[in-house]
Amino acid sequence: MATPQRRPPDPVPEPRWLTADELDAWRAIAKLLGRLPTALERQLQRDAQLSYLEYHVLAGLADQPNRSMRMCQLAAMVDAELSRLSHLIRRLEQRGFVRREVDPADRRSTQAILTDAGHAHLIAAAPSHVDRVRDLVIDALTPEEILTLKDLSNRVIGRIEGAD
Amino acid sequence: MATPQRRPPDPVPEPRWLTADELDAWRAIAKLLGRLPTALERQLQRDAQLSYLEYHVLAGLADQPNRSMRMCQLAAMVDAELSRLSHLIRRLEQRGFVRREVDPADRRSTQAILTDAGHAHLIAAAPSHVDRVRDLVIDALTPEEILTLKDLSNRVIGRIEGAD
DNA sequence: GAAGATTGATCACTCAATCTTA
DNA sequence: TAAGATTGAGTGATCAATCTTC
Repeated sequence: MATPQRRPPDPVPEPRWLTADELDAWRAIAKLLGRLPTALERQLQRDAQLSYLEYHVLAGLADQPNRSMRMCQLAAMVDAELSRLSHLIRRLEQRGFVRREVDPADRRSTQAILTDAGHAHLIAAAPSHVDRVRDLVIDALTPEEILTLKDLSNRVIGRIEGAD
Repeated sequence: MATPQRRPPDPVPEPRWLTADELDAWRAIAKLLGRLPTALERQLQRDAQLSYLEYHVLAGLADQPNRSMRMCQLAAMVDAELSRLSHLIRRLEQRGFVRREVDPADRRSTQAILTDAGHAHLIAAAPSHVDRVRDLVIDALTPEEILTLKDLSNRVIGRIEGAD
């Protein structure tokens, strides 16, 4: 319990609340963070029965020379935890889009390999997804603004990565 | 079935793929969309056992003169589907942060009401959350850049809303 | 012991169906 | 019939073990 005596000022400072302008801006940014992923998810789900993450897993594999990648590489590329990726790959495997093989070079590792069916599915899904990204983002802004948005995004990402 | 005759060129055009610069920018933006919400979720979960959405539900109620709102208003404010909100409010009610009452003016409606315990919990959670938003976003950019980011966000949001 | 990967339990979200009141 | 809200079923994500190989 605290003593009844007076004590020096509490070391916990008043938090630096957002100003009205800052709050205004943050609301817009937060709204974007909520809506843009949702809009892309819905498009992919409707047109290709794929989640956003599933699409990028298939796309990441398709970009590799042998259409395969280690699970942990793939997890880093799509920015997902290994556990989540493992569940996801299992479901893609059940649909015939991916298969798994033990990496002979390091038998702890698993290689995820894009099948022909998975590649065909990706090829079919890509145009409408790219169109949507264009519609919602790329064509909504000028090329200079796109560059600016990229720059600002990278600055914030740098903060997030520095805040571990 | 298609006839064996020759036909005019297929009306489906080649999709407008992203240029290298556009792809580069989109990757940075997509990374931000993935990481920033996650970073904020983790902070709130760790420090206040609240999801991002739960926090904003409590905050939205706290801003009302009577600390209450109709479910459908609240859903619109936090940009969530009514079904999701209903499940979420049930959980907050079980924790004692919110209670529900039928709206006497329109007995189809439910009013979600912030309890004293919910208010206290929000007040305790707010400083560290605001600090994190500051650290990651507001203080990472200049005031002009914040304005720019708000503007660009609103332009993309406009596209999303126009694309129904 | 650490790295790579998987598994199972739990919890939240989505979607469709349902119910009540306007 | 439509608006407001809730519910239950199914699916996906998270977190803490666990297992194997280095």
